Amino acid sequence: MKPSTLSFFDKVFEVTCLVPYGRVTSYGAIAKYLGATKSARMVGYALNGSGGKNVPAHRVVNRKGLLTGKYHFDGTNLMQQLLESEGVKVKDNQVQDFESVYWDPSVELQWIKRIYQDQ
DNA sequence: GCGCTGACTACGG
DNA sequence: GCCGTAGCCAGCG
Repeated sequence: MKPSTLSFFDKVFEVTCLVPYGRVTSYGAIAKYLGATKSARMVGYALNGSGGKNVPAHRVVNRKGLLTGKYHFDGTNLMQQLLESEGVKVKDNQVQDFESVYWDPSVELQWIKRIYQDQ
C-alpha cells in the first residue's frame, strides 16, 4: 500500500477510523502522523466532508480537548452525546480527563510504518 | 484561474 | 496565560 496514492483527505479518514472506541485524538496529532504538522487545518477541513461516511469524526478534537467541530454535527450536542456514550466525559464543550483518553496516532501507529517499510 | 475561507497549531510579544 | 500573526493547502465562488 502506497500512502502517497491516497489523498490527504483519505488519509485523514483512515486514521480517524483507527481511533479506538472511547478514545480521542487531535487534528494536529493526525496531521503530524501524516507528516504535515502545520496542516492541522486540513484535517478539520477534511472531516468537514466526513458527513455520510462512517468516520468517527466526533473522536477528533482540538489540542485542548475542545469540541470545536460540534456545530458541524446535527443539533448542538450530538458530538458530546456520541463521546459520552463511548465513556468519554465531556463538559462544556471540553473533554474531561483529556490526557487519559488521548490517543496519538504518531505513537500508537508507528508499528504500521515498520510493517510497510515506508520509512 | 485568483482569492477567500476554514472542525488548527506553533510561536512571539 | 491570553492575543495577534503566520503557515498550511484543498475546495469553492
